[in-house]
Amino acid sequence: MQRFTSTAQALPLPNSPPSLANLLLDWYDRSHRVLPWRITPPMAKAGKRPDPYHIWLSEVMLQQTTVQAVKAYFAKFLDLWPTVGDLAAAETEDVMKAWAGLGYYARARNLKKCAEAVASLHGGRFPETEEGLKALPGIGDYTAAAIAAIAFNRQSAVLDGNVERVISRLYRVETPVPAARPDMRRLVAAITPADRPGDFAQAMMDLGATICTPRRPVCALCPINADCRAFKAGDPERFPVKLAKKAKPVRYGTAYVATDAAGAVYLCKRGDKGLLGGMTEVPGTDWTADAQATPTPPFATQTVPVWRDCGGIVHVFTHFELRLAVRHAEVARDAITANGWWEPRATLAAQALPTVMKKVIEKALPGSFAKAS
DNA sequence: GATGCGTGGGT
DNA sequence: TACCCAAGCAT
Repeated sequence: MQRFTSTAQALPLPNSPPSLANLLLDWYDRSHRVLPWRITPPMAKAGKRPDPYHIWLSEVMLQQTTVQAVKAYFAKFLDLWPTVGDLAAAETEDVMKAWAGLGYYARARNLKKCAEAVASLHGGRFPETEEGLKALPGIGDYTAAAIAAIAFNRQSAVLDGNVERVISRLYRVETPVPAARPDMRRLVAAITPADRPGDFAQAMMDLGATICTPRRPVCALCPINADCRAFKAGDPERFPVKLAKKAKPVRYGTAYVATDAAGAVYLCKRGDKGLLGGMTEVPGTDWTADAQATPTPPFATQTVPVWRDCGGIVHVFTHFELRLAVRHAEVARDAITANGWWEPRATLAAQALPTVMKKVIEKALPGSFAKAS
């Protein structure tokens, strides 16, 4: 079972070359990325640890999300809720509003639940072990290991998409992901040092993000290229091996943007589960595979509005493409019978509207979300 | 183990 | 353009 580990775990001998971990840590000291939730390597080496709340918040935001997208949200959340206790005491609706646009909204719901658990069950302090962390909502294998390593300097095996790429190339792992993950986790564990495990984890991720990239990796600048089997074989881009993906189906629907005489927009709240759970939307039909279905508004009106055809929007979700026809009408304020509310135009942008719904409203009412230039 | 779950940027 | 990809988790 441990057949991959023999080369990586050779004990340092008096004249042996620097270990893979040391090469990587030296590179990290020189070339680490500067990120808002991090402390610098010299501070870390001096024993200072980053704020576990900051590490947890950033790690959850970074799940399947780019650093670039996360930075502004991270700053906004710290501004609104400086401590985990503040977040625990917040209104869930306000958390959803602050998260709107970042995607994967179950993360926001679990973020709030996790903050509540930390505040009530753990006295406002995060557990320091992988096991304790993983028991919390929204924290899985990766995030538990990352927080344990980075915030608490535990020697945990941190395996994310970046590390998978580095490891799969280092050892030329032919098994496709995700089936190869248990093996890769053992490989990471075998090269994770007892000294500076948090910096080692961040170094592996920085290497994957800046050198060992998915396409056109910059192997010439890699501090561990001498140990890399894929580099020596000349085929790093072949790894990690992945299975073919399924085709993305298309779904169709119609969205109704109703405004009152003052320009307020009629909004509804989606249920807490499933797609866009807990987020706000305009009323609309179901989203189905039938492009020709005759649309019917999902609400009753006292008089039949004349819906103006505003054209359509396309939005691509993870597992399907959505094509929505957008319609607009002015409707008497008390004429709609549905479970929603009238939101003034001035406060639309602050609602918990996912990007697809901002596109819909922007299509019907151009300028609703115009950004200050 | 497979599936559901957002969004924006890059090529 | 039509893909691919990004610090995964829950069920």
